[in-house]
Amino acid sequence: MDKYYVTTAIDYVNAAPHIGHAYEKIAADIVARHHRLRGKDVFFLTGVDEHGSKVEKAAQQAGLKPQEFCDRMSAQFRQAWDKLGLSYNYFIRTTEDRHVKVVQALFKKMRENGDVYKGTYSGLYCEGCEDYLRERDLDANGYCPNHMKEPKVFSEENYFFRLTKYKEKLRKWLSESQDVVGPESRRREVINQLEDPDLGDFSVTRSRTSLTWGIPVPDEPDQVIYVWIDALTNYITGVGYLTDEQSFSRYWPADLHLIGKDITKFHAIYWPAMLMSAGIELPRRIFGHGFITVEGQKISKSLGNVIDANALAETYGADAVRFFLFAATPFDQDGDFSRQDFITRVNSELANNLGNLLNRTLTLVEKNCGGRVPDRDPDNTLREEANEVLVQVNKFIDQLEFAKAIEAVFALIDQTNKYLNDEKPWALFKDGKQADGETVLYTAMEMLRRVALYLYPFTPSLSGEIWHQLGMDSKIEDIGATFFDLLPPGQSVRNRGPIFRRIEEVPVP
RNA sequence: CGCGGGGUGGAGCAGUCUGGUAGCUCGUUGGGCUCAUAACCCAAAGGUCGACAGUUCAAAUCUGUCCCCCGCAACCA
Repeated sequence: MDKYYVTTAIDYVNAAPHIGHAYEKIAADIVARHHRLRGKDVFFLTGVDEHGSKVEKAAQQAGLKPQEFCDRMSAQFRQAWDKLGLSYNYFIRTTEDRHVKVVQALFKKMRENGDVYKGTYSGLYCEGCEDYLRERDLDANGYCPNHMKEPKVFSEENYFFRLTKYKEKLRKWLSESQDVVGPESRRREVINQLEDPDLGDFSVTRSRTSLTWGIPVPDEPDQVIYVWIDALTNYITGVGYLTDEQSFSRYWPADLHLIGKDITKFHAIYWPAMLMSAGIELPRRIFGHGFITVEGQKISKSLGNVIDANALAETYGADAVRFFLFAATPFDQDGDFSRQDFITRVNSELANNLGNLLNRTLTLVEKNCGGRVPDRDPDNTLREEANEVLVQVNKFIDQLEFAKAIEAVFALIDQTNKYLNDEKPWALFKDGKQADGETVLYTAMEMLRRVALYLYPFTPSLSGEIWHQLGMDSKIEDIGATFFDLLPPGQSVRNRGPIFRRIEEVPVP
């Protein structure tokens, strides 16, 4: 069985999960479910990044110890992901024991290979922030804008990673295949960044005085490993590097690192360089997706438009959110979540086009076929159309063009609605043309079976409900080899009313 | 000359790489159907594809110039 390993970025736990975090996790879930349905052995990893001074500060403000704070925040992320129906195989936390050990081991390995060396890091240190500031962080007077104090030039001894040694290899890797970094515009951007002579060796540790909440450098307790090194390593910890070699060799390399466009550089330059140094195979694909704006504006606390992920799932339901987010906008660009558009779209497509199609079909079956799936052959034109749509859907999901995949499925739904209008099975039955009427209904139901399958990665519960109402006893996700079998005749349908209720009035979460 | 994204009928978006009837969802108007969730189907109106110039038999699509909008400091994917 083919394997497929997909990861998400791990979220920083200094604030609660919001719609933007959810966007990426859902995308990964769509990919994971899609490949599982196609019979692959999928490993879907997500989780949280818990180290770093910001978490430490947030914990302090909350009056908690860092670990307690992390426990609390991590639970919130997990809860939200569960509510959104994410089928992750493992939820990694960077404070877990085995991860700490892997990070230290990896660090050691890179150091033994001569790629980590001691140097002096100097920068502008603000005592108020207890952190280094970049020049562009300062105000016009050269002061820290938060503390109105002049930062001190401060230097400390720490470790550097010999990125320069790998630049040429990286350039080659990035240039040889278009698949390694997507979308294409990002790949070119990264190749450009690599050309920049300012991109040199980078610091991979901090002194304990400036960062305490982190993983200590092996044999050197006054040095702490920089959070990015710590965070990136999660991708190999998650599938058992050094702890479960069988699992690791099965799933690594990752088939897809799904990340936000802002952290492409870390994933397409630093991470592969680290892996090269450690002698570990490189990931097959990295994809930097666009961001979600809310009502046309950037998500920001100061604007007060942050939509909490838990509230989102509770208010609107997982299927509607999952559907809208990926139907509305192309994945490689920024997309917008507007409440009005959301409501209009899910009502129109999920409730009207799809939900009503199922409902009208099943009602006709109940009235005219004794509530059982008739034993007829489906209309060939639609059947072939459905096969063609499947080819499209598979292709589009593989290319991470989710909106196009959804569009293709809804074209099939529209055709089926039209088919019913044209064939008028209700009239056929009235005229005593029982067999013809049954053929039409059987065809419609087979189309619905297909639609449920095609939409399953996007709307798993909804698809499951359609599956159930069509009279299937199996679980939709267990479809396996019977994917292309037709809907079994003779089974009783279960018309339980609307599968998707129109959203009328909803409070803003 | 900092970097990137974008400007397509009333709204939100595809299409631009690989030039050749401008497509989707919603909205509007008229009609149909009556199995269905005030749903479904059909038809129509509505766009000089940001501006100008160029290449071409042909440009939303390629080239150049210009204008406008949004990210790139913080919270933050």
